[in-house]
Amino acid sequence: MLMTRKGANLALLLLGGFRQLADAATAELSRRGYPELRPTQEFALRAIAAGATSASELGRRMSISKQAAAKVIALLEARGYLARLDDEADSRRKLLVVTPLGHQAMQAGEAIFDELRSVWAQNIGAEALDQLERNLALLVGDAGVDEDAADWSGLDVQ
Amino acid sequence: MLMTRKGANLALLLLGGFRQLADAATAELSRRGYPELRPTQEFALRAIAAGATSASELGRRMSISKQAAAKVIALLEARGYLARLDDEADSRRKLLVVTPLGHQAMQAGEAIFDELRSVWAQNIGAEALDQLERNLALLVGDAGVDEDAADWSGLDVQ
DNA sequence: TCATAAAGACAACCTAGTTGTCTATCAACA
DNA sequence: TGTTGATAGACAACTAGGTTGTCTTTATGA
Repeated sequence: MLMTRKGANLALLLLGGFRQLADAATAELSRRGYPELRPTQEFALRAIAAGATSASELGRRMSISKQAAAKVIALLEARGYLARLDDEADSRRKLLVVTPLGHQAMQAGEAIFDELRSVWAQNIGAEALDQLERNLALLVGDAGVDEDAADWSGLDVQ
Repeated sequence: MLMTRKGANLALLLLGGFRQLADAATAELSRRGYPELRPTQEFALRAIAAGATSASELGRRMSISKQAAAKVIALLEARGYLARLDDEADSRRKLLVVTPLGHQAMQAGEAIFDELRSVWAQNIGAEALDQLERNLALLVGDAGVDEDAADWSGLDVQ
């Protein structure tokens, strides 16, 4: 076996990179007073704040089923980051509203990820990191934009 | 909100990249006759073939608990990719052996990931992809090498 | 030989998804 | 004005992939 430069290795590097950032962010969120908030949940919160104000819409924007979205919403509501109000315009819907605590958590999460990114920039150089992001955006972003999410700042996962 | 070049976006790009490769690989593995094999399981198979011949050892190499490793092993065994033999040298251990079907699946998985990687190379250029990998390896690989896994070709996730 | 460490089995639980079924509601159209 | 079809969300059951904790069996080293 040659074991040089394999495709599987690329996949593992990407996963490893995400896990490293996500784990560090989880730990730091916990340290800053948000112990039960994982990055995925924080991303969902961000999507809701950006306009995904119903479970079905959140599911569409995150490319997950509405049932999966409902579970994230239930968690976020239980932890006080989110409120579900009755939508007077459409009584089927529950209107999702980010609480003040939720906004604080989002700010903390944003700051943490920015800090983690700047550590990476120090490690490999700002330009190299910019380039890495640009190339990844070309590879991932283009393939995964679904029309409804186009105004959501490229934060859609798939 | 400025929404330029945020740290969270970097994390999502990495996750998105992995998911894209993993989803494509899962679909292609299914198309080639291995419908119940996910990339994570294939990576575990690869680790076992590379010498992680017990559940505890697999757990150490993949940086997961031995119980989690045992679950992956149970799945792989149930699908016929793996056999668990009695280790005559140590009767506590079950010796993990990749079956012929397992080896076929690994070969298919390797080919698929290599093909996916070459599609990416076509999209952004071979040099750009090499550089992306080198930089990611610097960021991720160095932080995550645990001594026992050092001889395992950098395939460790964490 | 005996204390300790390690391997694995088993159970209970969590997160993050899935599909399927069901009810309530809205919206559009004959 | 109704009826019909799409949508929102609740609920259940399931899967994958993890966790911690407890337990028994077996090695191993002082």
